[in-house]
Amino acid sequence: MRNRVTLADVAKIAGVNPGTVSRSLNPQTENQVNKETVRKIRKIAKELGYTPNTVARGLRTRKSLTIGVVIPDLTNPIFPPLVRGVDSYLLPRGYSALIVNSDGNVDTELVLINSLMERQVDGLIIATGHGGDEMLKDFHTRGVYAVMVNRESPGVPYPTVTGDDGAGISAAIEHLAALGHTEYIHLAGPSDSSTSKIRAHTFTIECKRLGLNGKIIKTTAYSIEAGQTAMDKFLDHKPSPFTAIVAGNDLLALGAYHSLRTHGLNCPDDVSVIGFNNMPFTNDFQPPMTTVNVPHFDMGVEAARLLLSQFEDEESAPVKVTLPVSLIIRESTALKK
Amino acid sequence: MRNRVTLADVAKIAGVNPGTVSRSLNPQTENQVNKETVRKIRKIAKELGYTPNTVARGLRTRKSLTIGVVIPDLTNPIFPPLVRGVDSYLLPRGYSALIVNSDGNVDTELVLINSLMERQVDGLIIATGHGGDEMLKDFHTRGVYAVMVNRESPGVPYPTVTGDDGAGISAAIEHLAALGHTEYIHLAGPSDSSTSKIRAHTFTIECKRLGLNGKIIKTTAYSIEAGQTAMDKFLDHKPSPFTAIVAGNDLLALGAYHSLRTHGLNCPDDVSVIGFNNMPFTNDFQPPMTTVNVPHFDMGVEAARLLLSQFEDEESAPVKVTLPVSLIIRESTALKK
DNA sequence: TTGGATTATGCAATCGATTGCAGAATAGTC
DNA sequence: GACTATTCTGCAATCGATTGCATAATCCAA
Repeated sequence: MRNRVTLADVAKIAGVNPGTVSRSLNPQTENQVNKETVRKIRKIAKELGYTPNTVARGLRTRKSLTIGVVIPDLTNPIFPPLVRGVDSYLLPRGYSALIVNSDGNVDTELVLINSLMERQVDGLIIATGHGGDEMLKDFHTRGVYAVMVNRESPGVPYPTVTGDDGAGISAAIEHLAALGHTEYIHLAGPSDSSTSKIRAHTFTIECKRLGLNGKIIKTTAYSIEAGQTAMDKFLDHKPSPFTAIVAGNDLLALGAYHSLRTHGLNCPDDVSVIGFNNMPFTNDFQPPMTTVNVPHFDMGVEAARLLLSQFEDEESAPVKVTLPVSLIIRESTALKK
Repeated sequence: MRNRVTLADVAKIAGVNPGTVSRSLNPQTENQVNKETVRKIRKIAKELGYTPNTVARGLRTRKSLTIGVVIPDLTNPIFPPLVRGVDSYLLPRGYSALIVNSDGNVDTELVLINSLMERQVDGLIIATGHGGDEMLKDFHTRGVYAVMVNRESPGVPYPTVTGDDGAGISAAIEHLAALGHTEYIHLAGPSDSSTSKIRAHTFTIECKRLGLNGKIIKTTAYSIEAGQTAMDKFLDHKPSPFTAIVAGNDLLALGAYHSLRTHGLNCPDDVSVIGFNNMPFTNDFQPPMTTVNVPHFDMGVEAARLLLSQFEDEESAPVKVTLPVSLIIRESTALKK
């Protein structure tokens, strides 16, 4: 990282002022400079291997061309596609994404966001589902640009991108109902997450609407272990019979797989299970998992798009974008026996 | 991102020079300033909500406290743990990681690395397995700090962190041999990747050593599809019988699962399969996959550590760190019938 | 009390690029 | 040929923090 060529170096060789070099190299301003001069400077810059110093430029222009992306945990397989979606929109536009993992902790999230702001990110994409609404309102009044993904926060005046959680749960229940199931369990994600709330809420509504028996089991996290633990605890209590599980996400569904297995129950013969997200590998589980596909890549793209559009239209309304989801029927659901 | 408080703002309120504020706030230099003054300035800075501008600081100090991490594809499940390992070492030390995906394309990789350097990253962690050795030598002579992860490049004078590929393949073959298998297939990853070469090479050596029949099938990528396609093509050709597959990684092994299934072969009854990496969810496949565990998180940590250590000892030898791997025996391997 | 050391702070340059302003050079018009 | 308009380039300030150097202030010892 030593001996880098600077604008001044190019200027000296070309025998012109650094300002002229700057203008020549910037497509926006090159028309202010004589065509011949531009050609010469471009040539010299290339020969010298000049590359702009983004840091210095950012200081002057007050733009870092960097976006902070806040997610709970990169090892949750729904986030890599989302991040790549973000990237796919940002990169061609000269932006980079700085990714941080909050591990579901509101305090670390605040620390991380502050460090992102010290790094002068131009905006934030926030994909952590939990709390921190006050913090976000505060950011908004301070003029911080942001977009929320995969979370709803009614009070927060930022654009939001989500999958259609309600429609997903409805489709899941309708599918199970068509198979003849009447006794349902909803393995709900942690209740501080907005997606958990919506999914659980829709579950209740739909059960009522279709005249089904629905029971909600709460978990402590969106993880295999949390799903298994909650389900174990439930099954150990000799519950009233049920034949269908609608899980808050695929990891919880997978936890349910494990629990059912250790309790001698077969999926789908004894119990049908539906996941949520259609994360990678759900098709390779045993049995292949029926789940709700959520377009995480597209959500990332959309979030990035909404964020960058804020930079242009100063006063943009806090749009809500809901992307369509679809039920992927595989082999974890079957006719009620 | 507006109206940020600057050093000068704090200085004005405190009635001192910006330099004094800078020195007061930096633990390294605060002893140059009167204790009482430090206390006062610290207090005012806190009241005003001053946060340093990392960009400006980076311009002056020529350190961005940012590390570029180059991986093939974040959606390959081995990389999130690696990235988190990197992060876990960097974050407490004030560094951030800027992650880019090359998608296995050497040209995009070059473009991305250049953009990382324009952003003045202090160093690179490179986890892409393929080619580009000339580029890397060039970087080295230009004084770019870097560490290679998950790839061996004998000619490249950078520290390297890898799993013990050879030992992993040996353990896999010994396990299969102990189960009575004598006819082997190695589903090898793309041959421009260094890990592919080592794994394939060890496979050949070990087969010879143990008097086994080994055949290598090449694939075009480390993906489920590539594994399935290669295996399909092979099986369609009515090959000489075999009972064991050692796959180049878990994704290829999963591709083999699919192919075997569509060809009416059962794993493990007809064919035993071993993967490589022990990526997330391998335990939930059908059958649960026997595979070689590779400590990706630790590899990330180690890579970050080696990189930062270069910043201190100016002339560090290109260390090679090999982390131990272990065979995880599950249900995709069985006694030869 | 004086001189030398020490401490504390200010001054100003610097990092590398951008950009408003001004002035020089050239072109264009009547 | 004089005058305005246009084009081109240089100058210098600026972004925000850091840091070598200088100087003022204080201290201590003889």
